[in-house]
Amino acid sequence: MAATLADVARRAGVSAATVSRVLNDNYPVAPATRQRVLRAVQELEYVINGNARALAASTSDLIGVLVNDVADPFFGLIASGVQSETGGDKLAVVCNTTGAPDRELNYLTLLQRQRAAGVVLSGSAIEEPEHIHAVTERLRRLAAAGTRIVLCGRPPLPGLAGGGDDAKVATLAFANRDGARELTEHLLALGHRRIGYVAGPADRTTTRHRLEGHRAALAARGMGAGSGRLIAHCAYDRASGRRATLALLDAEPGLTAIAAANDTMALGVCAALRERGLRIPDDVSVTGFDDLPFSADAFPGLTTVRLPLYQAGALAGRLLMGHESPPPDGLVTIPAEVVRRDSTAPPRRP
Amino acid sequence: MAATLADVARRAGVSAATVSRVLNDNYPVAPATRQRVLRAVQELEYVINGNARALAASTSDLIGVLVNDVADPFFGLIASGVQSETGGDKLAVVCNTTGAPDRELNYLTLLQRQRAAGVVLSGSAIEEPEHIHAVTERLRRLAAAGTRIVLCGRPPLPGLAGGGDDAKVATLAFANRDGARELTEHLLALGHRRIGYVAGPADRTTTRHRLEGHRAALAARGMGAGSGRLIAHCAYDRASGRRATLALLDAEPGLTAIAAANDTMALGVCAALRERGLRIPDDVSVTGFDDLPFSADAFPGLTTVRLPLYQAGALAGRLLMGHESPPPDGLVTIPAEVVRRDSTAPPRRP
DNA sequence: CTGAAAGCGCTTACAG
DNA sequence: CTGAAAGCGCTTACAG
Repeated sequence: MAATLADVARRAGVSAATVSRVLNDNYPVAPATRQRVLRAVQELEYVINGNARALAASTSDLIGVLVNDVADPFFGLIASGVQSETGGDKLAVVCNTTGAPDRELNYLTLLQRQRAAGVVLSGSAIEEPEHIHAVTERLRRLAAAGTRIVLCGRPPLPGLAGGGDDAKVATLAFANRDGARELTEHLLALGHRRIGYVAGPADRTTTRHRLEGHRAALAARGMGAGSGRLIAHCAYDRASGRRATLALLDAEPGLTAIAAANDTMALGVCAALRERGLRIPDDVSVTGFDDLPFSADAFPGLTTVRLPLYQAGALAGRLLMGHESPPPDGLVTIPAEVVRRDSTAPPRRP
Repeated sequence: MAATLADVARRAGVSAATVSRVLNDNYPVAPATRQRVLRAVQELEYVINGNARALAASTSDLIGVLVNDVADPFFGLIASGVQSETGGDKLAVVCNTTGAPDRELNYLTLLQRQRAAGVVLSGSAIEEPEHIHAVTERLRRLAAAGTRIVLCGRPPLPGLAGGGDDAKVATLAFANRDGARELTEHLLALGHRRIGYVAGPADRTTTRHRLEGHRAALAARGMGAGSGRLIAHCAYDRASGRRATLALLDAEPGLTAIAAANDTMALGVCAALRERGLRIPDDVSVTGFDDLPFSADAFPGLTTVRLPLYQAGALAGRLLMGHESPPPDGLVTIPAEVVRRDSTAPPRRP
């Protein structure tokens, strides 16, 4: 079996306490003694037992990162950012919830079991009162147990303390509403008046905020949000975006632009348009959201809204590690910026 | 502070042993007693301390997944597959090594500290004798401590036991060589004779195997691997693929096809060709490798080699959980399949 | 600068 | 079916 600290102590001819002090380097130890301990550690190939340490010291080396989909670069970038700031001595646990409420709760419980040092919940939150309540409760308990919490890309949870010197909860809210508004303003400025919108699932915060931004831009021009026929809700993936677009085109053949709620869906939008023999942007302009790496390589290059996902993740990491303090109210807004590429152009003359 | 098992026992009027038995459901307990315990757990919002449990039972809830880049869908798909099979009660720790040898070793140590139940090392391995030795040593120790190990997408490590009934190490090798050979055969069958190759970093197993496959196809036609000028080594990312292509075009203006060692680089190849005013596939054919989701949406759709990454990850997960046994020799080959899309066509007549 | 000892919160033979 | 007690492998006051 693996060597224990007691084995090391015996071999080095010192007490367990001394070995512990050398290992943690948190107390003066005579240089010669230290050398002997270090040699014994080498010889025995000793690796400290993290569980025993965590139990005795009531600390933890774990950081949890909840994501809706690890295979989606949106979350990969956030997770990568978190890990860039926590990598050295903490283990970042990336938990794949697939967006399912019960898996989200289950992971929070597992993380609480491990007494995680920190947890970041990333991406869209589910707007279902019962679930919000359950999540808030879990997070309250985690925070009470000393776990730092960062909400990254979702709105603050009312009822959870945020900010303050001993704040356990911080929120990094993405400027989804502003980004979406500016993007639709861009389409309007180009001259588009009949704009279809492929929205995400109706019960997610991100879906709602982006849609609100879109509507705000229309309203500012005195345009109604359009009849319901101009808006299609569906899952945040390519296949759904494609299907939604086909339906939209059937309902409203006169569309000159389609805005998708994220880049992945936008690829599906483009695919559907090509199937119908429509050229982008000559016949129909298309926009996405997020500016994921592949968007610059899509054809034509996708006009979208850039969100600094990696940087947001890194900030979340620093907050968790206590390397940076959240503002007094615990709320940071991550800015969004329109990126114009070749998928948008003025509509053709009728 | 959080309630402990002793608190629950006191409240339920039973011993700690009984509470433990109810919680783990591994021993008969009278129904009435069980109910009282469960109620006490509810009332105290008790969550078991995973560290204490792991220490006492010498078990672990952690599974480590080492990846070169979480934000790359190649690894995201593998990680996602692993989690699909381990999600319920195990926590999958996705560790981002950025391909750096020291980070790889550091994470292995952290996982050993936590006495991880299993570890999967995914993607390309570094072919540097000293590093291979160090990794083999770490894995040997992990295996000796009871940790199951799966190498996913890299070749077996000589010196590490694989297979057998109590096997701790299994290898899922990707058919990189065969896939690359078939892909180049496809280009040759189309009539291409001057084919550029954008390879990955020279010191990785995946790079070498794919390049060997490419060369084997050429050799079978009696063609030399071409002068060194037809091959460019660079990092596995888009920007590098673009730069390498520009260099290749300068050195060999007569190229009619360029094969990239992965899809991400292939996007860079396409970008470079467009910059030079060359059409795909009319002027130059392009191929990738991996068939990541975006490849079907690239323009033109990318001819590539499909690797069932998610399924490979899922298999790795089942192996780790002991839900499936590896073959006697511990080695599974994951097949690769050429996917023809629109980025390849016969070369134009000169 | 170092050690003996208690304690972290569980599990698990052992005994009944 | 249930409990008392030892033990898992560390850390940390406390004493010297």
